[in-house]
Amino acid sequence: MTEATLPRWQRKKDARPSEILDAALSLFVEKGFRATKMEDIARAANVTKGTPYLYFQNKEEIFKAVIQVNLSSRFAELAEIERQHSGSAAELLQQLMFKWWDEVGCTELAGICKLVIAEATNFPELTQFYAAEVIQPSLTMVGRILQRGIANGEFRAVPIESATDALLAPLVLAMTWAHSFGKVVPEGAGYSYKNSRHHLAEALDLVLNGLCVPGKNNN
Amino acid sequence: MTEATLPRWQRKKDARPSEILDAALSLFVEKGFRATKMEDIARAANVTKGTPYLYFQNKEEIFKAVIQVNLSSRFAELAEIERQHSGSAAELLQQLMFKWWDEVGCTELAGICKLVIAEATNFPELTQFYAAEVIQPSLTMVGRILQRGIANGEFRAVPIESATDALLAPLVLAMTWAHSFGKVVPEGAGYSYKNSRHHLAEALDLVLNGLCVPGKNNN
Amino acid sequence: MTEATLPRWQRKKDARPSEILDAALSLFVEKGFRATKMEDIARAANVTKGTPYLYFQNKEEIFKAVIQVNLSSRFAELAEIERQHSGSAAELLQQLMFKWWDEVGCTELAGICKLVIAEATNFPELTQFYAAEVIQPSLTMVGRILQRGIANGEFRAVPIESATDALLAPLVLAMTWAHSFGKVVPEGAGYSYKNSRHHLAEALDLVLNGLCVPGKNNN
Amino acid sequence: MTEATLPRWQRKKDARPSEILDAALSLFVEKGFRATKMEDIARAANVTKGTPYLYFQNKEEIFKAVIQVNLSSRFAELAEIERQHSGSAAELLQQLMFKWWDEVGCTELAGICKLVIAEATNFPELTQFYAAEVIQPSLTMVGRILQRGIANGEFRAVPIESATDALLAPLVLAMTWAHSFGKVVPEGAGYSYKNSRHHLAEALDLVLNGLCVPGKNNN
DNA sequence: CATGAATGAGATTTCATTCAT
DNA sequence: CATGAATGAAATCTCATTCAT
Repeated sequence: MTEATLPRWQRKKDARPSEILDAALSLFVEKGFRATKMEDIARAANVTKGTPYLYFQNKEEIFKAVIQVNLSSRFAELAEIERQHSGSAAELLQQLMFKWWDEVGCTELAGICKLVIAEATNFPELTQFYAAEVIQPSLTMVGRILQRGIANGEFRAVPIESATDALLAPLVLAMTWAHSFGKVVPEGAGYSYKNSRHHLAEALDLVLNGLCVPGKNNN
Repeated sequence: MTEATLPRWQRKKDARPSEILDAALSLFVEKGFRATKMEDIARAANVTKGTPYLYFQNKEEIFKAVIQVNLSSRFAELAEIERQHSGSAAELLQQLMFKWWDEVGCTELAGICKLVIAEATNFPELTQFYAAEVIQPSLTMVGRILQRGIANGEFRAVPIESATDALLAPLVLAMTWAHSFGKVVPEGAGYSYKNSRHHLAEALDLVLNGLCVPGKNNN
Repeated sequence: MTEATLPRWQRKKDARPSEILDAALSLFVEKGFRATKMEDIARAANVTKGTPYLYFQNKEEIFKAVIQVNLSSRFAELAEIERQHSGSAAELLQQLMFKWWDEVGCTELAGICKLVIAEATNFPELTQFYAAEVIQPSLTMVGRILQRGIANGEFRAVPIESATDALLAPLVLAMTWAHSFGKVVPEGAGYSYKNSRHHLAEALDLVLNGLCVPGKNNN
Repeated sequence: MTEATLPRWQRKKDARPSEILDAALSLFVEKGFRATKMEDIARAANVTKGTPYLYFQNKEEIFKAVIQVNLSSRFAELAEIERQHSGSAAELLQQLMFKWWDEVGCTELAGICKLVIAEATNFPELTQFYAAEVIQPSLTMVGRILQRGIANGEFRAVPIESATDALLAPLVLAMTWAHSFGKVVPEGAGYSYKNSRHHLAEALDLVLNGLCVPGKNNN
């Protein structure tokens, strides 16, 4: 894949645009799309009010660019890990899940997930983009791994889609809630996200346990 | 009475509040809180701009009322079912989950969940209200049932919080996404919510399977 | 003067209208014309929102009626006192001034003065009425008394208008400020209206002293 | 540059605030605070609706600024005149009074006085500000001069507060009424403010005459 | 006569966007 | 390229007034 074929939003080499997008990301995640003022974005990027308009047509375009820049790139790497993996499917699922958690889930980037959910119906085009670039690859990859696990006798012959859902739901929820309830109800009404990584590991274990062929515990 | 003599307005003091809340629910779910204009709510409720203010102090109060009326009330009933149940814990979990799905999850009401997630940081007071009225009771109830299942030897001694999370996450996610991605990407990028109830049942089975003591299938 | 020739606003014998006007007076004096809501007037008069409109065309008409009812009547009585007075001009001025102070100046009615000043340019018609019914008679009467005092050697031959002004200004100011600054800065920035009556007496003495023929102190 | 190419707006950062305050002053004096619309102020200042908000937080702040800019500043100068004065107290009082009249009393600025009286109870904070910045200094200064006049045998030993009141009341009243009745009843019901300066001089003379020690005419 | 639910014009304020400098 | 003053559409909320009951 050459430089020339990289998508438009990755080609900007100037620092300005990405400073603006970084500022926008933080503010969008913190306040939501509507409540974030262009002037705040500009100020957070150390430029003045008019400058963002030199790089982006309007606030919507910034929103799109923020999501495009921050998420699309990560799937090639995950796919590479999947290709090179030689151990059990369960191990691979755990490895990928934790990698995603550490690089996205427990960072500001997780807020994008909340953002997209919140604004999905206001930005259909973007939502489709996100579905194609993030959701689709995730589901496909996990489905593929499950299939392999079933094929090699590691997992029971469960319905792929439902199992994928059961596996990913805790992760997605943890990411989403950390940026909604987590900000407001820190001790989460009896449900703590303080130790989310550990917590997530346990939920994953549980589901993997349900997946595994009885008597053949791969965990 | 001809069209020309139709009264400019009709007095319906008792009906108004719920008409307004119904209108608000649909619009909030569709567009989000900020993007929903008071005048739209009014028009959707067949009244004029000022009328909602006769019944609610402002838009936020309408938001709160929407949640109170539609969700808070349901938990007493769920608790009653729990109290009267005499079968297995797994059965109870399934029964409650499907009841919730049928009455909330697969209806417009599920959109409230998305709404709260989306607006959480903008309305901390409301988020706390939702956490106390909806999330807390759910988590407590599921936790209690799990505990009982472990106590009577039906389930393995898993960590309660993580298991609760694993059980509820698919439900919450299904509700949330139906009102974000579901509206925009109907065929869900390879992940269909078309048959959500069936789908949910399978995910639940899977997790319950992971919970159960090997050799003792209670489903 | 027969009943039939009484001005329109005094002919209403029902209690309702005057209850409404009393309520309106208090509220207008307290909050000003614009800030007083029709509903507040209604509530203060123990009727409902629509009732004032059965008696008055709109808020402006209530404002007019409030002023007409409360002030016009008092001048006949003052004129009668003037006619029957046989002592010195200075004594008469003092007597009238205190009578006005005790019946109007130190009561809620004084607030009308502030009201008219505040709304004068918004209600020219009313202002003209007030000028004709209240200001004009006052000035004429005081001028007449001064003239008499000069004629009988009690006062120096001062310009009538300026002397009238000097005599009445402290009274008017006391009335006005009691309903503006007096409400907000009770201790009046070094200038106390607590003992306004005493205070007023002294200011009047001072001006009368300036009026009197030297060597002939009538006070 | 033809009419057609006139810029939609002009940048005048430094000039704007005072243009806005000037426009606001005229409108406030003419219509009162509540009745003056922000859009009117903007239009009178040749800007659009939003521009005043670039310089002032809201209408109240404009009100405050109008008073600060136009009145607060003048007292230092008056105090300086007082300090440098070496003649009689009566002369000083006349000089100050006429200076104030010429610079404030007979100009649009006098309308501020009416304004504050009218809106006092609606803006307690502002009223306190005005009391501290305008009323208090005036009263103190006049009181000080009276005291000096009494000390050096020029005036009789009258009560300071009442004498201050008698001296200032005609001035304040002239300022106030010029912007209420004066606008509506130009010939003032037999009481003309046409020659206010002359008129005021006479009233002042009268009061000073009442103040002076008999046989010792300092005027 | 009286009520009070409903109307709808109107006012304040916000903020994405423009464009002269 | 960058600035930031200015624009003006839009949104919330108020309240005088109306009129079916």
